[in-house]
Amino acid sequence: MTIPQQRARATVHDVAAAAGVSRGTVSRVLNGGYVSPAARSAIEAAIQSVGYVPNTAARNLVRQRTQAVAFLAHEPHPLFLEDPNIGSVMLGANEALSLADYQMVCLVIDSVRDTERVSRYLAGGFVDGAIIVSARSHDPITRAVTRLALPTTFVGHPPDLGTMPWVGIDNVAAAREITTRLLSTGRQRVAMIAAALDRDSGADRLEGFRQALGERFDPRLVAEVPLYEYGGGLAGMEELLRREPAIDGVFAASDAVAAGALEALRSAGRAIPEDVGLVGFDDSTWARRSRPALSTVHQPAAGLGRRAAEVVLAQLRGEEVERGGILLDTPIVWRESA
Amino acid sequence: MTIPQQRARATVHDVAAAAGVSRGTVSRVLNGGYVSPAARSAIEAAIQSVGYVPNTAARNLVRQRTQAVAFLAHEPHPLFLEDPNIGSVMLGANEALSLADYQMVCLVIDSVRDTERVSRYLAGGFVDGAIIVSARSHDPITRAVTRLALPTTFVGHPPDLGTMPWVGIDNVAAAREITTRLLSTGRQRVAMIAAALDRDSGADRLEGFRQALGERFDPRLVAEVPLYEYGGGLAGMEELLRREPAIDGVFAASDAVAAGALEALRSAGRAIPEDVGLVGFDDSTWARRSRPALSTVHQPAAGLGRRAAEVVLAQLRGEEVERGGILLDTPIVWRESA
DNA sequence: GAGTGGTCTGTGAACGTGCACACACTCTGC
DNA sequence: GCAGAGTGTGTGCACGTTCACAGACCACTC
Repeated sequence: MTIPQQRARATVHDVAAAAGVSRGTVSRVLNGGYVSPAARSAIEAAIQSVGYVPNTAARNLVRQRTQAVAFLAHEPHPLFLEDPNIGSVMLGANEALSLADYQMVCLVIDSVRDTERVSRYLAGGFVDGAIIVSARSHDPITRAVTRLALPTTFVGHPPDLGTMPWVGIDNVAAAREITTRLLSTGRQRVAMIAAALDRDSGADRLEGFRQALGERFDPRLVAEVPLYEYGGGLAGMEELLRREPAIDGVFAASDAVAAGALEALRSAGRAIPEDVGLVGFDDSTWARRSRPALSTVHQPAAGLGRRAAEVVLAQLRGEEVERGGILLDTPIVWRESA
Repeated sequence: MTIPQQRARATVHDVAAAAGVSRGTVSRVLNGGYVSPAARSAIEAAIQSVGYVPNTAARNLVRQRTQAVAFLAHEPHPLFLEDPNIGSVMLGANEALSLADYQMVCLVIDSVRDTERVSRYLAGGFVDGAIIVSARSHDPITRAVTRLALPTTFVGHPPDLGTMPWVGIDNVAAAREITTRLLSTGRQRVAMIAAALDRDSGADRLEGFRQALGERFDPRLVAEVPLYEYGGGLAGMEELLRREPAIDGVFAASDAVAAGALEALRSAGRAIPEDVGLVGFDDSTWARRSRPALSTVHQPAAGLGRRAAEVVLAQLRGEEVERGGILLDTPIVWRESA
């Protein structure tokens, strides 16, 4: 006998038979409606004794909704492993959905095969809505949800989002603000390690830095690295120190980059924050873990997830939602590194 | 008009009408069976033109399976944010499930409310099986899957698992092996920073250390810290140096702990690996990121996920699976820190 | 005592599929 | 010409729910 013994699950019919009532009455106990105390207690006892659990597939079929929302993480390889934010976004979304009694189901897309299967999954009526993080431009999934008219909210905003609602932060303003704060500590030669300039977040942070410096902006004091990475920070800082040894302030495009820069500065014999003030971006574990702890911009990751979930829930309630973006606050967290 | 216009989805009836055939023939095109080339192409054209996507709820109802497997992450707060392994486990599982054309749906449990809802979700027939990571003892979810007879595999093994299949690593052997390797570099006073002794992984790693030292084991050279954390490594190492300044080798219970220890050793003016050899456990990003890079035990996180998925798939195929645990190899990765 | 309104219950019809079965047609070989 | 095999197609039922409807019963009130 190789096939595991799977006893047939109890249905609403079994409960009705055991309680001596009809299906309709059982359904009313489950979903509300007039039902006598006697019948109710008989049915509740019957549910217990036969071990009844409603079959959600059948319920979904007739109700045309599933009480579940997808959380889509694209290309998670670098993200899950390196980006400490995505977990927080996910937990924030889960919290808001949970409160509304929705089940969050997280789907990861890691290959072309996944893209197709996830499209089918979304189209198949498994979920009532979706939250999508880290979508790329011309993402087939974006097309799929558009075609399906599936209530969706994005976290971050790829350029071809159209009128889809999204939640994000104002990278320009946040970068401008922390740079200004760094300047206010009296630094004279302030540099930036810019990263991921091909993404809007990367480009925007550089723009904010430029705005804060105004007239004093010097392109020689900007090092560019491809990714938000420790290694990039290390290399970028070494490059900057070669170009201008008198640097006394650095804005790194992320905390990971800042951690790399810190290592380079330390190797070069610079004291932080005495010789050089250093600030990051994200308020991730990198920032708290560093010695000295990093001054940084708090990225409200959990809030982004929570807010995205709320926008999806609003759509599900049939409410009109603001098309376009919602920007969340990014408070500055001042610690020891500047 | 507040309710978004959701055009009715096309059903198999619409396709049949458009193609001038019956439902049955459409179903055969979708699921295999005899169908003439003429009918087939007419139906395929009709599917395109009406934009038909099968309703999975209805399909699941009649097929009694969903082609989806749950990935359950319990208490993700510390895990998702701190543990770099869980993401890899998840990606490994996704890879194996994807290959078998199963959809992985990840569910996070973050509160009592979540526990109940997830139990309902699992019971509701949304998934055919489950992979559970980081389950605790007396976990209500463990009870739920047992009662449901849902094909399940655990990653790691809480003590009350019963006959449930699980996948894990041999912490005792791995710890013994890396300690032996460390001793073979000629170290005389080898200490351990043990962590999470309330979990079997933590206790097992200490036991492996003890076995490797044999007669030379000295309880004074074991510092105990509560969690696999950077902070714990820092404090534990400081404590050990106070007890025995002549330490020349350290086995830290995880890479994060080792990173903390590294910081403490550096502050105390010890050169790594010249004065003190240091080894960790996990082969996480911590290990590669550290300066010097850590020698450590490779935890086959993706392999654990993959293997767990395979065991679930085997159960789904009705195969008899080995009750009890499957242990994966944990090769030693020798880098610069010892 | 008939009408009225509220409370409670059972029944039938969906929801959109897949599958078993029955049937129709064509071809082969005798 | 006819049985039998092989190929292609349509129909009815089942899956387990929810929901609308109809109806039964029980006070009340006029």
